[in-house]
Amino acid sequence: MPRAIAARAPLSRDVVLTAAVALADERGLEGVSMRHLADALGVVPMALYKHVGDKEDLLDGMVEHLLTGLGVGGTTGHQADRTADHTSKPLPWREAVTGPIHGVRALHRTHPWFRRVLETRQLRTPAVLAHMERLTSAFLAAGFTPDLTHHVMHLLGNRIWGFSPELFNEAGGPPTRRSTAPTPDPTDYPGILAVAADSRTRRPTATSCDEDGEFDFALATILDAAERLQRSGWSSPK
Amino acid sequence: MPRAIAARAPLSRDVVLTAAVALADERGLEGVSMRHLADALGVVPMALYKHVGDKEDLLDGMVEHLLTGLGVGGTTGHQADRTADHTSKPLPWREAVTGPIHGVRALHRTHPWFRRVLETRQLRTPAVLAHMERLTSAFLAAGFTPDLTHHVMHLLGNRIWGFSPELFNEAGGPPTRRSTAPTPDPTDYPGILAVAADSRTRRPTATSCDEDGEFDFALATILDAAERLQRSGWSSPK
DNA sequence: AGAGTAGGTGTACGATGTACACCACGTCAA
DNA sequence: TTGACGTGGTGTACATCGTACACCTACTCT
Repeated sequence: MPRAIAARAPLSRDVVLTAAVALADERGLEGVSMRHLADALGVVPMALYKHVGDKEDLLDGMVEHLLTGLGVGGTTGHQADRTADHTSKPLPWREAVTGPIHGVRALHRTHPWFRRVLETRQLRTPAVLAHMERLTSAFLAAGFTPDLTHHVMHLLGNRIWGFSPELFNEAGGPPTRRSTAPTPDPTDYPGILAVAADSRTRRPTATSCDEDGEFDFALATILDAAERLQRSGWSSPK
Repeated sequence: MPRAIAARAPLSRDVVLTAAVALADERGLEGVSMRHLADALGVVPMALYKHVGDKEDLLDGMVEHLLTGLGVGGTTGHQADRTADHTSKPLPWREAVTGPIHGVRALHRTHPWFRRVLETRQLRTPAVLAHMERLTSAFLAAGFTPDLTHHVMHLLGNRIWGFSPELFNEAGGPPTRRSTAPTPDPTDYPGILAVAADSRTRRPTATSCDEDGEFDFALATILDAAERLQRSGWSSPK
């Protein structure tokens, strides 16, 4: 019984979305049900439907909410760009590209659920398009042809979305699920073991990959490659 | 009432997983509920729990099922590798890398739901590790240091999983949802428009991006970059 | 004063995952 | 032959989910 706690301030789409993001942050994405969200707002579940169309629209809204919050200059304090081959100092267009990319990536650090929601969204919302526009126009302004720009956007792929898959260091807690899968035998994977061993000698104290470092390396390498294609006057075959 | 249709063959984990994959293929991922799956098998929902631990385990199993089916040589008929800069012919190690990658990518073409399931899985199952091992050992065998191999795996990122995000050409059907989002104004995105226009002149008949082409281009470019790093004796800083 | 609207309520329904108790059968030891 | 047991399918039951629908209140505008 959501007792109206002394004239609660009225809801709005923005209030709902903010609460939903907070709820997802502390309880995980599964914790975001219309009922829990309504509870958190001191309101009955159906009240939410006056502000969001349905749950899909709520999730859309959460994405939009975070991306919009990025806006101009949401990239402060992030690691500077650097080329991977250390042969030249960063050009200004690279900052124009890495800025928005690091901005979105920061969202992933703050909101671990963000990735999974993004994956299920139709992505042609204004905030998403604005993000793409920032990147696209940065390449065009740097002298990339539209053709090459197009290809480079594909090349950047999920880098645009600010994460590389957490394949290498899962939160490998104790298996709570009644999984039928056998625990794999490490000796079946000598290559992986060799890489892991090498990685351990290189960073003895670390318990997982240097995700930020790997991300920046990948981004820089890809941008280096893009730059090389541009300078060589690349255009698509046929 | 699932009438035992004249001594139905007994279930097994494999039968269940195969049916689940088929169900997902024709009804989409949302259509895969324990009840629907049981129906499709002519069985009561709870019967499934003798073969899969729970729904999470079912989804794990579906991924494992498909990846295992790839096994050795699941890569026939796919486009040959080619370098993006056309300066050298493909080396054998590149086929060893692109083979498994194209194999997984083929799964995405066949099973559109595969991507979304992958995103929600814990990825350290045997089939997943086997896939990674194939790639890792191919790099090591090609003379990449473990250090560089590690970084290149991160660099490949989702390319390992055989897709780049379908950001550019959604199945943009009529909006069935009661979305609150405003339809964006195209003129707000001149860069995107310029790229799209150029793309149209280049492939006038196409209604969407050449996804396979873009994927192959991105993969080749990344592998070119990796090769360059390897030849230059790259090792991680510090 | 009366109509309209924006926003919150209450009830109700169908779908989902799955716990739990049950039972039919085969195999095997006694 | 008997009886115990494990394997696999059944039936019922429950909590939780998204949300349709009818309602009620309070405020604004004519």
